Amino acid sequence: MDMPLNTDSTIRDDGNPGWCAKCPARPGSFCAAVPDTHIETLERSRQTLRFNRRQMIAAQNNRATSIFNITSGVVKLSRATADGRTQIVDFRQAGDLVAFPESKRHVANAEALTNVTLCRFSRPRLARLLRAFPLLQAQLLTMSSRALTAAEDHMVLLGCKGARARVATFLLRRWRQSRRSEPGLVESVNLPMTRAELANYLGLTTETASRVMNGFAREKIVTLVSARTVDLLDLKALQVISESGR
Amino acid sequence: MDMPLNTDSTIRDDGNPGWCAKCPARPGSFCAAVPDTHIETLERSRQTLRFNRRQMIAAQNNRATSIFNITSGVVKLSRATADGRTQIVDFRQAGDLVAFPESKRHVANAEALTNVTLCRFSRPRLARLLRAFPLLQAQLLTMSSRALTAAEDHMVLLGCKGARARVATFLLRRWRQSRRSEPGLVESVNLPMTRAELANYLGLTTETASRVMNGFAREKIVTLVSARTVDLLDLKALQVISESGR
DNA sequence: CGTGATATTGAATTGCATCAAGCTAAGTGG
DNA sequence: CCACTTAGCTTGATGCAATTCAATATCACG
Repeated sequence: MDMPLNTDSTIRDDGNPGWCAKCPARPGSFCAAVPDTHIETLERSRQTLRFNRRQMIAAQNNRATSIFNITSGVVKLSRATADGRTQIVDFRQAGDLVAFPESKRHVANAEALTNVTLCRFSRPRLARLLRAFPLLQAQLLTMSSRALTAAEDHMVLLGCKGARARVATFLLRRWRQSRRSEPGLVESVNLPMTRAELANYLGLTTETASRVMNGFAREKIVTLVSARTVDLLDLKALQVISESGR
Repeated sequence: MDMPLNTDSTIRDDGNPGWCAKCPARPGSFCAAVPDTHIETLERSRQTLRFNRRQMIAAQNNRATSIFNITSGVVKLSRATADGRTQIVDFRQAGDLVAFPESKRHVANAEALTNVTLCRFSRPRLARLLRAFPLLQAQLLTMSSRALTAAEDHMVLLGCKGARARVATFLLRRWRQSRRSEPGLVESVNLPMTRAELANYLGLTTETASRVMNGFAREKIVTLVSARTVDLLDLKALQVISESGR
């Protein structure tokens, strides 16, 4: 019943000890709930997967036989609609889970937007981990709740903001996220997705997204360094625009 | 720091034993994870709250000192935006939680759209329950994941459907839900929210929502029995419309 | 029966989509 | 290394769906 994913990942099951201990994604992620003292148990339950840009990681409706914790890169989650269109529902990155372990099948497609490394936990191993470390259960709930809150934020964006506010909000969100991970390069924002993907995520067309971005550039609110890099010149202005309606 | 809720609920702390055992909302809800054999423990942790139509149940940003499990009625969850607008993010009903126990503060306003009864669990009591019945933890995760999936569904609706598709989708969703709870009255759907609320939830204006509904009525797809009741005459047509784009 | 809240309907406006070219940059293979 | 190709991005012109503004109709409730 499952559609095979023709693009296979490199499975590097490196028994490399000490990997988790120095994993930069661990704090604030799923595995943070496993105490350092039992880190070897965590490592034994885990498998490293690498995907190249544009490889599929999981397909909607396929059996979810494992859960994936992102350790680097950006993953696009999208859903197919009944009439063949597609809606991007989230971009996930280091520390995020690709899917939550509750549904037997994937509810979305997951695609690598950059080169991506993940930790894979098979269901049986995950179950054993959850039994061994009950805090993990709570951690999963926390992450799920956070994702729900983020989804609601996005519903607000889609439900009551205009094109300029949507793009401004998006740029600011990305900026805040990148600040956390790389505190240098203050005003520079990286966009691993195409304009079409950005637009789709924001409920706009490519053309509108492009026009808004270039509009911001003309107004000296941002500089379009390249298609994938934007410098934010006027955060205050972006903030104001992001809070406006349609 | 918290805004006081001027509209207080009737707290009927009925020690009424056997309440949970015959609670119609229990199957499929939060408390389903407590085994029947320990139902008295569940009852002792619980408090019944009643709210009248239009009473506030919880306010955004206020401390979330407890969690609420809806046992009857419909609750509207909405968020205030920075510029004073509002976006309704969900309508919840019997068996749903009003908020998940992970955040210290409410991320949305909760308002009763009908008379509502809830079970309140204070944080300490909830914590004790979770310790006593680890399955509850898993149940919470399941419910949170389901809510996330529903939120993503709604993002699809907001991101890539036109007004007619949005309304059709909404009517069908409500119909399916009501079928579950009251399997008589096949084609009748109850809308406890105003047109303005319905429209807001769907990312439309009152006028557009009204026009679409009356359009459906003119096309003999539905009958507007009253402002709060709609008969679905042509489910097939609604299905087709709900799957169309803009 | 009146009064305010909620719904409907109509006309005018507009923000975004759509359609249609060009343009740019990243590959690809000779 | 350079021509060729193609995917991705930008820009312009036009159309339309949904909003906005405005007025009336209907409902719910004291």
